[in-house]
Amino acid sequence: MSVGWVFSFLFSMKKRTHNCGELRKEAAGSKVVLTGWIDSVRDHGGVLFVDLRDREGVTQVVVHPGNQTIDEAMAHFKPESVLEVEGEVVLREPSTINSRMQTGEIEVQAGAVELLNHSKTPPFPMDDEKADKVNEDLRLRYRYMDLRRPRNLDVLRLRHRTAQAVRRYLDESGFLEVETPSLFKSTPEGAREFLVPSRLNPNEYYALVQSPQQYKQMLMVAGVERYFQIARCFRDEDLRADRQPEFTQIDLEMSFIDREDMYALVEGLMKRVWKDAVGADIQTPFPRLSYNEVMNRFGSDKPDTRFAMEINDFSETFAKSGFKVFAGAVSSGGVVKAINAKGLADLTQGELKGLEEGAKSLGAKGLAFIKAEAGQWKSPILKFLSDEEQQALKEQLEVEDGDVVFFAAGEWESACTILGRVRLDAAKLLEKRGKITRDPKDYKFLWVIEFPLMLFDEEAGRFAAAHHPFTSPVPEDMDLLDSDPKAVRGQHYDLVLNGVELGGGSIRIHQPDLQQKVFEDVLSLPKDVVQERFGYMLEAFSYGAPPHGGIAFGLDRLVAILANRPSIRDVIAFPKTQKGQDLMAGSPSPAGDKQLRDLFIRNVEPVRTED
RNA sequence: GGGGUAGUAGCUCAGUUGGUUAGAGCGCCGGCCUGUCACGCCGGAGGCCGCGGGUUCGAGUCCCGUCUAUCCCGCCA
Repeated sequence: MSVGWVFSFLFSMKKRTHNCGELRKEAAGSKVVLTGWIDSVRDHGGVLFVDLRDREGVTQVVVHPGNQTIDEAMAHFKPESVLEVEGEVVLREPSTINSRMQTGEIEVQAGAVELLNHSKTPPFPMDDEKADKVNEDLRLRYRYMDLRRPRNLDVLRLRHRTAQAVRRYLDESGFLEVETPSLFKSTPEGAREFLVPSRLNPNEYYALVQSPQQYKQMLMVAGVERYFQIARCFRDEDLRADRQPEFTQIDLEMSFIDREDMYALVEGLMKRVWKDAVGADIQTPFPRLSYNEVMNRFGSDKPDTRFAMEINDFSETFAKSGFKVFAGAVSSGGVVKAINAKGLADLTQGELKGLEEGAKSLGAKGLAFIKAEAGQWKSPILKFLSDEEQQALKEQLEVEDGDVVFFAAGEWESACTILGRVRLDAAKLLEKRGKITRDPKDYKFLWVIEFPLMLFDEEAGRFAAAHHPFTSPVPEDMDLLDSDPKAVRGQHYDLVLNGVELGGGSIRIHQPDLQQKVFEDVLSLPKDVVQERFGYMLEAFSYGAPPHGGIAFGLDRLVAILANRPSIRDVIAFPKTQKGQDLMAGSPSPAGDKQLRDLFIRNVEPVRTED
């Protein structure tokens, strides 16, 4: 490719007059210049059609025979090459109108064409139906090609609209957008971090922020009053469909507010986002359910409430049962719970096994069930159940022919969680049979509130913060901090949508003595560790910290739901694989000796030792 | 770290109980075609069956290991 060629190309490029999605019959007769990618070529030997595609749409370009230069040039044009077309908009013959195309009433008769750049044959088909099935690793390696498909460009557009809606709404609500550092201090509590060596400070390290939590609280102390940020966060944990090593949060914090203010603000934010991004009207206010209630009814702290199938409690019923497994669970302080999968009695052996596996993965020893079929109950445990017990089940769970009842017995949280899993797995099976539906556009928001402030960490043998150590206890429970920490509820709230945790936050502790007490007395962190890690916060709080609270949302999850995509990889421009690699750019990759020397780092044999 | 699924042509897949020369559709290359829009028709090229071992007279097929992707558990707000 000579320099001369490049220059002639630069000088010959014309200004585009329209995009490929906007021409309508009213434009007939006008001269236009279109630029874009060749979507397809249909060569009839004489007349030749090119579908030209850009960000906004597709327009058919027609080349009639006789124009020798164009004829010869076009013969070598391939899909995905970049083309400039100068021509006249003409109405199509009525019989050739394509009603599936927005621009289908017209076409552009080419007067001159210019190949702006040639494309190799794409590594996979660009047609949506086929491309969606192509191995994801190949599509990630050629991410720029995959994104070029209108279906994927639309997701980027949706994400943009979402971010803009957030910015507009929060701006109107008096928030300041403030950027905070990505290079932060290592805080080994919580998620594993990415460490960044400091060249200027040998053998010292930054950590990439897991979230701007501490910075945003400092902004409150600084008097910003209302802060938000669309912030990149980093966590070096194992990946999932809804987890990437770097992800984006809509992060916000407010001073002089209580929980009610937060609920109202966030409900308004969601209303605006849904309206602006997908044109949907959602109902507010959102229902509020306590942690205890969602666990009891749905067996999850992020319940999908688009379908009922609720869990019932039968601890009373089975307290003195002849079935020792159930009676024993109750007598040792646990519970017996059951759920009716309506209409699932026709489940196969394999499906039953699958449900049991799911239950076992959460610690169940097995999965007791009763099938109601042809007026009869069938179950391996039926012989242990008295008539009264069976009657109680039948009435409370409204058991009819064709239903299956599943049981879990044991410690409260564990029994709930197990049936929560069974509930979701059974829902999948029922949905396959068309007996229930989970419409992705049926947006069931809810708040989960009154979480326990602490959970006992069996491994560490001490209490750990359920959310994070900055969450303020609810005022009524303040006295319990010393006597019964487990019973203390936090001023924490999670926003849940269709079984997905969209975000969570809390009213924070702003009193230095209370914060210190939580660190040292409740969470049992050594004094020197508290000082080293959080000393600056305690000090900051002692200079007049305002009461404050905040929340953060996973933007990736939010957009994935709006776009109805199964993985957040689909809504991130350049996502990483499950091993955290960028297959397009090829990161991570080894560093050179000089780089390592500058950073005071030495490579070691990659042998993992168990700790 | 553990469990599941997948890996055969550029792409998506088929490939029988282990048995001739591993197939199809799309794409690609060449030719024909003046109204297509998934254009059509004719012809052609294209294979380390993920990789490494093993069993066998013989392996795409069976066994072991390994790599990659993905889903889940652990982990993670």
